Amino acid sequence: MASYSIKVAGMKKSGQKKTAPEDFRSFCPIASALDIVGDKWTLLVIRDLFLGKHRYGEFEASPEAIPTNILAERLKRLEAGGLVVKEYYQDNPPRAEYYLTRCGADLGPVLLAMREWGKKHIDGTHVPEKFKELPAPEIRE
Amino acid sequence: MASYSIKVAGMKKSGQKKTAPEDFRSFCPIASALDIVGDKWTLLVIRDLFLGKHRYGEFEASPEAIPTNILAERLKRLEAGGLVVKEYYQDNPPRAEYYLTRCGADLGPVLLAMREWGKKHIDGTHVPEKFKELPAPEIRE
DNA sequence: TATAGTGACTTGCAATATGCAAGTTGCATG
DNA sequence: CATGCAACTTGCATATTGCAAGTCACTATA
Repeated sequence: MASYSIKVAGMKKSGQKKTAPEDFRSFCPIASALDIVGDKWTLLVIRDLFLGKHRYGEFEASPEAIPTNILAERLKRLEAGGLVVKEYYQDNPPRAEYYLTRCGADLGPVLLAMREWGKKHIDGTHVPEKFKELPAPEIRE
Repeated sequence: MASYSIKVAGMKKSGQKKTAPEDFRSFCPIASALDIVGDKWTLLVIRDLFLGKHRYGEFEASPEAIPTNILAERLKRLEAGGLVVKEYYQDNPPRAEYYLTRCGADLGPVLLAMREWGKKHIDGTHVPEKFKELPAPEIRE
């Protein structure tokens, strides 16, 4: 307890990288990772990016039916956290595609481990033939 | 969409195993896994069990300071889901220890993958020397 | 005997997050 | 001119999280 640094008032300079344990719950890399991807939806968006989806509408169309306001918020957070980049392919009306960065793509092993666990321990789950091998995602930035 | 089974009124017989996609969001094993461990705290409790913690007070004492009502609720859910078993070592007052089942212990690769990701991408995180190798947990039931 | 402490919770309530539905904007298409 | 569409935003209801305090059955100390 005593060893934890004290939180100072005022905002981080924008673009400054977040650091444990000021911005996260502890020094533990697992706890800190969960502060970023520890919710019901974030890793599903990452999954979709691995599956080659890049547009808002494609994420919305996934069978889990993510609420649209949550999708918008998650995409912003992922971009702010540097796991994803947004690329405009058209200005008016603005249309963008989202791509994994190296940082986001490095979550691949987490997804694979979860997939194995789910397949083994939850009846009724399965992965489509074409995704038996997680495709290597297209990485940007 | 049409292929999803219809939800029938009435409860599952108690003890009946949950099955995708009736009890989960989709057939996807990742999505279903996230329905169980997709939150800020559940995997931290599992982590503590891997680190050899077994009692309520030990989980509470972790640096992330889990709120006590959430800890109680998570332990119940993990037990109900068969990831953890509760063993009483004393009747009055009731005192118990929690242990991973094979099912819970199979989340080891998920924790390891998250740990690697956190170490690589979040500044300031580190794992204590003694936990460089995740200890094989004691498994019950 | 009285007082305090401990472990493992439960309860009440405020703050935050999630989820649903509907609305918005700037085109493209019929 | 009327729809439709993609990519969001907004409003509001419900659910989850988080803090603090309380409970209960002992055990230890004075």
